[in-house]
Amino acid sequence: MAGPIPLRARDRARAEVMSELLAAARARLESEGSAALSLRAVARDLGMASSAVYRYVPSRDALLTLLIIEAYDAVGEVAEKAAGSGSDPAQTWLEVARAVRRWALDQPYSFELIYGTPVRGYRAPDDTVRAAVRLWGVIIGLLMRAAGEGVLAPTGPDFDPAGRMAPEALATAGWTDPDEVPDEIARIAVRSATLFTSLVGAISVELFGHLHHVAQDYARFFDVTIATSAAGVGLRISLD
Amino acid sequence: MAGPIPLRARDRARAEVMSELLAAARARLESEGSAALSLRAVARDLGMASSAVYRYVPSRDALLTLLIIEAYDAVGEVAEKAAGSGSDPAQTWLEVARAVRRWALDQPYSFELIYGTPVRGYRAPDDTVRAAVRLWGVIIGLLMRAAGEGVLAPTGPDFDPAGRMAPEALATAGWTDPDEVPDEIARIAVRSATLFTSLVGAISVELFGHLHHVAQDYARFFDVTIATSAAGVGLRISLD
DNA sequence: TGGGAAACGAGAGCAGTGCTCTCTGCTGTG
DNA sequence: CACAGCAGAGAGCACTGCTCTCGTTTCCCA
Repeated sequence: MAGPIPLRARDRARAEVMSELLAAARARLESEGSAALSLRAVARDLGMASSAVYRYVPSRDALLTLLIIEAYDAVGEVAEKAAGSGSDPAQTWLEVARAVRRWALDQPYSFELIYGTPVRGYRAPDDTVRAAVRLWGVIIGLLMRAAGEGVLAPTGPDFDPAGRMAPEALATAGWTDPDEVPDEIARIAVRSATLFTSLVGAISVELFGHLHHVAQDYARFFDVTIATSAAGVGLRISLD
Repeated sequence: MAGPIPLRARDRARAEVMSELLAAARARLESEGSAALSLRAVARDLGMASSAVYRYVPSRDALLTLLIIEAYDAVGEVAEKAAGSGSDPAQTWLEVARAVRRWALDQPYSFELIYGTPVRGYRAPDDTVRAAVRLWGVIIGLLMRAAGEGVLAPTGPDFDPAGRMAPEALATAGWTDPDEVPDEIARIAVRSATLFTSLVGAISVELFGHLHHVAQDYARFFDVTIATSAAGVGLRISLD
């Protein structure tokens, strides 16, 4: 295993151009959305020929993929930070949800990029999975902590968890044999998706305009949606 | 008020071309998605010059808008049909959700068109609102019936409904003065959004690939998500 | 029964896109 | 110091949405 190869001048130049490229692309994404993100425009912003960009990025979709990973990481970090401070799992979940919503409102096009319609011809490469998983980690962590503290009281229906979770997901959590996972744990894992869904759903619905003429105070409306779903999962959030 | 003007030959021809145009556009939408829907391609399918299409549709976005209305109406009809047959409101909601999911899986691009990332530069014209409201109508109807039958027992948190709903929405339901709406009704209206969100969210999350490597049996996973959220709203769905 | 206006369709053209290919310099290394 | 490899530029292809112009057809009304 050789140590890190010293960066020669050319490599440093390359890394620098690459980061300028990403910065320019991110700027255009935030201001105009992914559909309007054109490789040629980014090249113009950098003062280089469009063909030169292809030395750094194999295609427009690949550039978008890099931005997708950045966005997953950003939202994951926001969630982790919001989860770190709280004590009561239920109220902490509300804080996490609020933080993610705020992030989404601040950079709507980044949210769209990852949770909206997938980019045509795009197939999530493994790089994105690692980043995408961070938000799930926060949710599962909260639920496990709540279960450990004995404050998890789901009001949703009971169900047989067998065959609902993908084995890979359970393997990630440490259970190699899906049959060995206690039903209680498996049920929590399945229910965690309800939190994830309500979060992504509530933000999408608001951001994509489906609450237009329906809700008035969007922030408080959001809180109700999150808290109502969370009750089914077992987290009792109190509002107001 | 003059009666319907008799359709002259030219009008009939125009209507026919228009419907062929829509059919061709729908076909391309279903097979390749909205991003790849090109007006020129549709024109080629019809054997006409691309410029001629502009006699019928002012722009590509306007053509998409027509397809959006169609999609809203289709999903609304699916929901209404599914709601019509059931008796128990809770189980009926599960059936409605399942029916909408099935519709979305059958025509994913239509679902994306209305509930995914909005088309750039698109601002919902009033025509779409009427169609978009149909699904909301089904949800509110179910909740009102449940409340009337006394089987609505929300486990989600209590909250002050004031200022959360948009006055327009309450006006549509018959209350001209927002202050006159009973709190109980207003709370139901706010909570109805949780059902809407869980439905749209659960389908989006599945369709857009966020359950890849997470869920195994997607249909049963979906049921849990819907039922768990519904418990918070007050509909007790039993699974299995 | 004409004549004129409106509608229709075709074609060329503009500005933009993603992407490829070729050509020219510059860089780093044996 | 020479040579391989790399960065960048530019032209070009096929495609897009959209506009403008030009004949042709259709309809309505005098």
